Amino acid sequence: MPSRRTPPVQEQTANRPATNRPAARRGRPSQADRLALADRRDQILAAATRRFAESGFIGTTVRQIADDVQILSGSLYHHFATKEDMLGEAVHDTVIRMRDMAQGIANRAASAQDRLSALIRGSLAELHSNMAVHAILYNERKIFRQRDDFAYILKAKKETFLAWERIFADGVADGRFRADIDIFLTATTTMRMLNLSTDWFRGEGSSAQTAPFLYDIEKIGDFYCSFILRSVCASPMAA
Amino acid sequence: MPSRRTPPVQEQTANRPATNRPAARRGRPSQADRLALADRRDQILAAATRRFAESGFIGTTVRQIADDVQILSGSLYHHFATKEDMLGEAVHDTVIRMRDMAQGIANRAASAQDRLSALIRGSLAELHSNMAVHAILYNERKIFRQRDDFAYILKAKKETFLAWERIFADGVADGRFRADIDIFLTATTTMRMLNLSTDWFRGEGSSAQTAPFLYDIEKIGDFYCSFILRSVCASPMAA
DNA sequence: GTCTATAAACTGATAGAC
DNA sequence: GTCTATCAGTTTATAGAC
Repeated sequence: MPSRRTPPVQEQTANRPATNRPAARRGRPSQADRLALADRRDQILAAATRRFAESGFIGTTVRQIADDVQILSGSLYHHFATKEDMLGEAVHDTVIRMRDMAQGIANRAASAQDRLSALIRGSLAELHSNMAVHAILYNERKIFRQRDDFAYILKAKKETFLAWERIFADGVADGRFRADIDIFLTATTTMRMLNLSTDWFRGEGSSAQTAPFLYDIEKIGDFYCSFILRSVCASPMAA
Repeated sequence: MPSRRTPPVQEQTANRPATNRPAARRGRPSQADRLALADRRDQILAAATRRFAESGFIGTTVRQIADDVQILSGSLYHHFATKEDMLGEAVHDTVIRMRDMAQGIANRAASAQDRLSALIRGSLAELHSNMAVHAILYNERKIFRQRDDFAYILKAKKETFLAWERIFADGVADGRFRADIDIFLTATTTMRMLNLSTDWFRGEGSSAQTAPFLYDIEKIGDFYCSFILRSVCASPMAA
């Protein structure tokens, strides 16, 4: 529950889809809600997300966000109680969705190898379809660690990590993965590696590197699956 | 040359040792200089580095830096022209040293495999003995990309990258590394991976992760050499 | 080299008219 | 729901006394 001013009557279900609430924020479902796919509040949130990802939370001023949606800065406070509330709402759904995906794949009745590949590709798809939010989640990790309102983020991140760790542990247990890998180091390294892939995927992000050409998610997925599986698998076969 | 107010008479040699200039900043070498290993200017720089790494460049105020060295904020401007100058001087030596090391190892007359291992371990040693500066170099990359004074940083970083790439290319050319690896992706991924290792090395850094126990550089080096070489080598043998 | 004092601009946020 | 107007606090940086 990221927002302080969320009306008490409404309880957010943790796993709603990426495209935010389709209608009925309060009890009253207005007919204009459906047509205006992104209402004012969502526009503000989208602008804030873009700015936070680009310039950081403290590097972004409420005036910049307001300018982006052609409003005056004071008017923002009709929609959000504080700047930090915008930050919280901007990332909420994404952390939860990421965790649910990781746990879902880890729970499958498949080999560790197949689950690992699936989680790599699934994570990449999520990361790249939602780059701004994931950049925020990493860059502002210090803020999320400090404020109590954001404790659920750390919790979800930890649960995501545990799902990764479980897959590696399963692979070691049934002998498909090398017995001597350090599960903690392997899991963190893998996750962080994928996180960074957004940096040189597209030029439009904040930190475009000079890649020789642009990669698509398919090719990036192939690369990472090969890179990681070769390191981890006991028998020298993967791709 | 990071500082605007550096006296014109003095030209910084690019590769001086980590512990900053021992004496004679201006023409006059005072005898007090040698005893006070860290003079005022160095104390300020050390405090700034700590703060920038911990809270980011915009997240740090000149007042905080001044407090750390028990001085008033206005007095800082006797030593540095601007806050950005402190940033520039804080990272200068380290980028240059990092590049020199990478190029030095890449130029060795040794196998790609040996050079890769050496560069991995060398980079880790440098990263971990100088965590704060490397954190700054990554986190404030946007600032370094924007201001012209910092162009040399991008240049040095690029040269460092090219040294890595060259080792991978050499390995592919002589058949020791797999022919189908993507050299760009492999090089960036490797470098970034090592960069992140500082996050969970020691608890005292800004972004301490809950590692099961603390790793030392030796063990981390083993892990990375194994991880990367297994992915990259053609014949399945490494360690 | 440090302090006093302060400028000038910008920050997040509020109160109340419309 | 937005605007006008503005508060109170903070920011980097400067000028000149000591």
